[in-house]
Amino acid sequence: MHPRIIDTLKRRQLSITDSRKKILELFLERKAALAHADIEQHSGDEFDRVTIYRTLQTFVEKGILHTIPSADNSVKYALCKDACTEGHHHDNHVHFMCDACGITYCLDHVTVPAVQLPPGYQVHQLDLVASGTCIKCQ
Amino acid sequence: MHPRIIDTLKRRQLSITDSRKKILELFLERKAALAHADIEQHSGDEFDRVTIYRTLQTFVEKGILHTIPSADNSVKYALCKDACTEGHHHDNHVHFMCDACGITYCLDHVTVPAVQLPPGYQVHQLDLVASGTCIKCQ
DNA sequence: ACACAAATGCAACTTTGTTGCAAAATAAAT
DNA sequence: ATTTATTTTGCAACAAAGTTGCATTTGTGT
Ligand SMILES: [Mn+2]
Ligand SMILES: [Mn+2]
Ligand SMILES: [Zn+2]
Ligand SMILES: [Zn+2]
Repeated sequence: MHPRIIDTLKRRQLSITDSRKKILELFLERKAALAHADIEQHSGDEFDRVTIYRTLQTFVEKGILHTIPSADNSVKYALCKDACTEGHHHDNHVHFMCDACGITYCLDHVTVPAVQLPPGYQVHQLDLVASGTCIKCQ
Repeated sequence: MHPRIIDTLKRRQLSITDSRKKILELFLERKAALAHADIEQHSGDEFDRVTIYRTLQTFVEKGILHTIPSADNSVKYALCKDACTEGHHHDNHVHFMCDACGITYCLDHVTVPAVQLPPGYQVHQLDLVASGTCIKCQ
């Protein structure tokens, strides 16, 4: 088991359960974003569908995962950096979705540029999603 | 009926049907983006749910509507500019979702800034979605 | 007015997401 | 280490969202 798992859960005062450990491990070993359906597939019938929904929701609330918007009605989830805490996310990096292999990457080192909006719009969050062909699919 | 409706459909060689006229009119009179559910509500039981799905899909394919990504599993649709044609969208503007009123706006005059991605990533599309408080909800 | 092609409505179905509650697992207290 | 309290899980039942095939209707071109 990945050494960060217990620590990550404890720091958020979450009980250490099998499903949480396993789902967190999935995210730690794959580097890419995962959708609910991906997790359901990779965990077989180890947990109930409902447990996966609730675990993802908890992880987002506690700052362990962040969501990635998409135009195809399939929200993906990816690991946050340590800076994120309960209710305070700082995932201001660009995301990349590959049209060929379907993988979604967090480009942690590419920050979202500031944009000048018309006066009167107060921005709380900026999401920039790029799509195209990833480095493996060229 | 809005004067642009017939023209818009004919230019894409689409048959002029009641549902297409009505759905297109909805988008033309409201300036904001609409989700499938919004259209279903505003059209009562005038058309079948399936017809709305198929109409939206056709409109996206033909360059009449574009989709707007979101992090809450609810795809919204908005009118394209005339530049968009079948299979070739040019909707490179910023979108704004208001947390208060829920309205999603196309900021047609705010273009998405270029970003420098790591080498090997070939970008086909860039989507920038801002969220916060809109001008009416301040 | 007619023939052909395209779009619609309906039904049946699949997939996705939600909720309440009893049972099981985890954490805290003794 | 046991017991108690709290939290999480699985199940069932449900609601919402999206898909597909096919007969009927509507629209288009002659
Ligand atoms: Mn990310
Ligand atoms: Mn737009
Ligand atoms: Zn790829
Ligand atoms: Zn608003």
